[in-house]
Amino acid sequence: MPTIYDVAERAGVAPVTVSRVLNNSGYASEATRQRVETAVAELGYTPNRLAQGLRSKQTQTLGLVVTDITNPFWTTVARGVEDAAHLEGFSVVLCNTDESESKQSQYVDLLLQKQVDGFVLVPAGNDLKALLRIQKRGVPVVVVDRRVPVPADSVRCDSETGAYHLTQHLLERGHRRIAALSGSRTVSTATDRVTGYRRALEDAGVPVDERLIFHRSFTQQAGYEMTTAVVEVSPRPTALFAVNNFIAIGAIRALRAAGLRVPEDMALVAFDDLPLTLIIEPFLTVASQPAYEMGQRATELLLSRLAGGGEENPVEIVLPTVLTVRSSSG
Amino acid sequence: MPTIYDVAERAGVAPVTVSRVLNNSGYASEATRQRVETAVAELGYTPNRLAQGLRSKQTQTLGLVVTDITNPFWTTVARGVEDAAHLEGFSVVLCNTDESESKQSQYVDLLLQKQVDGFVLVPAGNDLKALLRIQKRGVPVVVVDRRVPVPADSVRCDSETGAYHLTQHLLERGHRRIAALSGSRTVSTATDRVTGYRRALEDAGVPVDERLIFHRSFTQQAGYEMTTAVVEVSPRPTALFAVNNFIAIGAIRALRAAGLRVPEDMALVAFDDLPLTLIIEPFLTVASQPAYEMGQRATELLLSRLAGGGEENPVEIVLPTVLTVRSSSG
DNA sequence: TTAGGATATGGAATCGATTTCATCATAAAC
DNA sequence: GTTTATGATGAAATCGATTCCATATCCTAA
Repeated sequence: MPTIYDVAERAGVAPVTVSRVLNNSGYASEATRQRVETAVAELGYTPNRLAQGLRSKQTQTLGLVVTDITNPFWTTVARGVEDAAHLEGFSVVLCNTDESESKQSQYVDLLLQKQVDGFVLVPAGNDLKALLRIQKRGVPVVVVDRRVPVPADSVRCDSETGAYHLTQHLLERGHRRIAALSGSRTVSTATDRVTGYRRALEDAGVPVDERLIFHRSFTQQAGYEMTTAVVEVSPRPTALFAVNNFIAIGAIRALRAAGLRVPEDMALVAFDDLPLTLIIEPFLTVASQPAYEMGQRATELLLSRLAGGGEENPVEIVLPTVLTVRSSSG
Repeated sequence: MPTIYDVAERAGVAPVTVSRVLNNSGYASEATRQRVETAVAELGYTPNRLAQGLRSKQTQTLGLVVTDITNPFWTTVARGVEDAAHLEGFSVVLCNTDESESKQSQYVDLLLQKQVDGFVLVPAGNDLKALLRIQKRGVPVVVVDRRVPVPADSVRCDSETGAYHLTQHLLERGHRRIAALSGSRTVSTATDRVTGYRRALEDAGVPVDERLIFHRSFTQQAGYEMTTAVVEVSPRPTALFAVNNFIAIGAIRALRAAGLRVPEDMALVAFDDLPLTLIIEPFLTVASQPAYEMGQRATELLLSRLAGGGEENPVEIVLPTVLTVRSSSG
């Protein structure tokens, strides 16, 4: 593999000149520029990014840590990150924690060792250690999707309001007994959405039945289990609020298994849409988050920090959700 | 950020000794070992992987290049790669080409510059240049999912036989006019599956109607378009064979739009299952590929090459598909 | 005419690890 | 009682780039 020295020798210049030509930094006459470029082409030279990064202390690489790469929501966020990063010449290393704190810890350490220039992080569970370690190292980080109790740049959606609207929508359709199927209590999106749900009920003067509020995890499996439990509650609720797409899918399957129709026997609303590429016929009433934009905005914020711009104080970007009414809510 | 020199100083030893302790290479007395470890802990030292990689010429990193990360099939392959790599202490950098040759070229170059130790590659389109560039650099690479006309380690499924079985299944149900909805002619999986389809028809003595064979791309959109076209063919076919999951989804949507029921008005079989986390009620008859295992096997093969093992000749691993009969085929 | 700036280029140090080679005990072998 | 492994450690070179500092033109403004 040819190095910058080989190119230099062939072009009859010093390595530093090759560097200057390739990076378009400093001066170089048209003649040397030419000679260097032909030498590069003839040798098939490619710079070694490890050496570059070691010396320049910049890797042009961002770390992206998400909690569930099998969920299209996160895939879409990742594309937003990827595209925004690409525009500025950055590449992205994607890591998946499966909501596990130990995996998160491992990956963050690895990315730190790889000297990524910044992080887009979805904090797993309620573990702040990884986030704090990044911040302590002085590496810029933008938190996505979730609130954290420490100062940090962040991009998320207004979960509470989105949940409020979904619940309100069900109330308007006459539902009074609405169950909430949520994720782990340690995740802010799970609790915020339940808070919005509660507030909507209270504002409507409908008493909150704690037996109808479930906390499990953001998975299809959990959705199935919670729904299996919910249909046993007496009197049975007439509507379900699933706080994410996977929980909703699990809920539908459980309802089918129980012989209940949506929405005739049980209305259903959910957070997070599913992409049209995966869905045959959209019928879920949802509060959808602008996943792509979330990734994009987070990355832009991160890159602006890397460019040294921005104020001192953490920036919090809160995007609105969009309510899409379909047949599942009756 | 503390370096190995800082640790060495604090522990009262030479940097090389710290390296030896940390990598468990060479000798080190229990006493120094102890001192180094406490120094590491006190300083919160983490090795710089760029420096390590630069010097040792090994990054413990694999490049994974896939064609469509929004397709759960590839997500699953990626998990297989990730897990297998992780077991051996390797990390994975995932890149998505969207079947674009220029993106593939860019990413492969980038990964080469980042000095990845090896590649798991799904060649985009019919562009071999990227693959050849990797091989020319002497970097081990395993091709996944597709056949290529150059010697290379590879892992894929027996597309032709899978397609044969699916078509045969439709024939057994009495269908005689079966359309094939395929991807790009430049991709071996697209053509192999059509070959299997043809062979099944011929073996059954059913004439092949070229108007019923479509080549577009592996997307939901293409599936929709091809199906819209297919229902106009006269006499209309009674069954469809979609060569991947996304085409199948597009087909179902197009059939609904045309007011046709599955399977009553049109039977449907497809390649590639969709994960249960995304599907409410599985009803597609499919030939499914062991996606996770494909990623895993490819990675194991790659890692064995990295370890210097294996014979000289390229290894080709061809896995069988599994036929799962559900309601969509009648 | 000369000081000073823009242009053009190179030498040497540096980034933070590992590798190679060398040194020196200490214990085992003849 | 010398020779020879084995254990333990370090000095210096090295990986392949960039950064910093120095040098030398050439041109222009004072």
